Amino acid sequence: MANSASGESIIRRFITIISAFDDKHTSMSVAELGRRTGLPVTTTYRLVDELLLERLLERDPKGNIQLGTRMWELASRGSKTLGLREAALPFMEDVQSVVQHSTTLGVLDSDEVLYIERLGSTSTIVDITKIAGRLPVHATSSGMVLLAHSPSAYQDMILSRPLTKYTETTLTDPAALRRHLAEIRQRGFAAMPGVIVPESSGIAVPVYGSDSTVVAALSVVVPRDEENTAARVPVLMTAARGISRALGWRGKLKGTLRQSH
Amino acid sequence: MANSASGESIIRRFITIISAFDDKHTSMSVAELGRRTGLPVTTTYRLVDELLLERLLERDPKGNIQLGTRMWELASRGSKTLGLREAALPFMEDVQSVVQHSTTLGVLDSDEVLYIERLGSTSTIVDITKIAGRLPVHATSSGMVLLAHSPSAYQDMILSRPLTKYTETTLTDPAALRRHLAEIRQRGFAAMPGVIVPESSGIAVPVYGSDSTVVAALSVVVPRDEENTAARVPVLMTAARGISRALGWRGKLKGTLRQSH
DNA sequence: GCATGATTACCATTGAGTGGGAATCCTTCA
DNA sequence: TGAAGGATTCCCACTCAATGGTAATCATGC
Repeated sequence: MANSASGESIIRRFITIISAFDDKHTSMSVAELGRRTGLPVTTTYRLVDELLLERLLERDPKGNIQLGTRMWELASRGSKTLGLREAALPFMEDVQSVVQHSTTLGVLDSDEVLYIERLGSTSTIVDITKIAGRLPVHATSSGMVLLAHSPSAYQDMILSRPLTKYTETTLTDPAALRRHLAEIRQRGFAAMPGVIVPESSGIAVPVYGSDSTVVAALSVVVPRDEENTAARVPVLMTAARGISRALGWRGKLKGTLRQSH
Repeated sequence: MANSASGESIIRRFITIISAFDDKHTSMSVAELGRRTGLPVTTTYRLVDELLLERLLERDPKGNIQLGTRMWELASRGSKTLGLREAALPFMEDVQSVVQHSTTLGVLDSDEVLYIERLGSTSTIVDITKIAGRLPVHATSSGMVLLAHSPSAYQDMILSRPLTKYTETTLTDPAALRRHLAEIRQRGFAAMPGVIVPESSGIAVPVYGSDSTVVAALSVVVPRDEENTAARVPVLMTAARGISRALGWRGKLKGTLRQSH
């Protein structure tokens, strides 16, 4: 699949190119793109030209290139992420109006949590989640909820690799993490104080899809010193049930009722 | 740029493939994808294989393929759409809480309006806008607001092509549309009753970017028989100013004050 | 068991893709 | 004004990735 000296296919290089753009680098010159991607200059120009033609890339007023609106459109239009987000948003607004700090919706992708929606200003609280941003599974409440409801093979995969200790309270010992996962399954939520930044606590609950598997985690981030974090749980639970139902989930009543207090 | 008999490049075919997915077709078999795209069978399988490998496509539990979460992530992460959406969402919620029907944010892309955000349930009102969906410029309030603030070359391009008459009230005469555009510029908003579906009215106002150009249109769709649609305008204006300011716009006060009633 | 359709395997053919090098075109700064 | 540094475009000979037909194999349902 590669005509190139480096052995990369066009698709591979296409991904390299769009990966060079993120929230801190939304536009750049072609030459800079070439440097960032490590692609040969000529090749970069040729590829960018074609992508501009197809409108997957665009030029901004200054002549720099950026991701095209068409790219966003095509990727969003048919994606299940959009459906999930749309189902969740109204309920997330409810949560946000009560909790006031920051509300996020995350899914598992590859070996990390990918946040697909986030409400709440960045200023009110220390919360490093971003839409379309990633965080490690073991150090986030969302991640742990999702992991708790994943196949054991996946759990093994995550827990067997070296885990970063972000703060004093980050658990990195596989055995301790497994105990925590069991606890999360039993209680129906994850509460993790200061595991990624010391100032904040995350609380997360699972969201179910129509096939009754866990498809996402709904979470809030609150200041760590807040008195009664557990008081947030019912709010989250209620919202998560609403989202699940909107996704076509037809509740397993007992389990959920047991969990709700 | 093409090795193929049809003269299409890989990038072109890649676009053909992801374009085959939309909100009504989120997953399908490879063979069906081949049929939908018109690509040779073998080629479809080969291409899909590579895209699965790169995780731009994914298999669902049934073995069908769908757009990968990675695709959404890469396209969202670096896109200006995300920034616009994030700036707008809080203000859109305000509008939605007052107007109660449906609130949308649209941009001009190619020769249509592309909606990048939408609040409000689909059930309360007849409103065919969808997130990542498109509608024609001349038949939407958002489109007309955006067109009113576009370069005249662009206006000419739009107005010189055949325009679909959706309902009795859809304007399709270029001269009449130009008069309407002038009116929109002067008043600062567009109000269009039943131009695309007879039951609904759209009202839209411009959103400014940091360079004081119009970057988006904020709009609400309300039942057409609602008494005083003009009463919605100040709400929209206020929200649009808020969004503009969040985008770094440093108001041209007179213009906007004049427009506000 | 037997269609019908989806998926995988095989393989000869060829032009799209490649990338080094050099020529322009901008900026910027002295 | 002029020179230096960088971005962009032009040129071109080489080659293997991509192609797509045919056929075998693998589901699935009736």
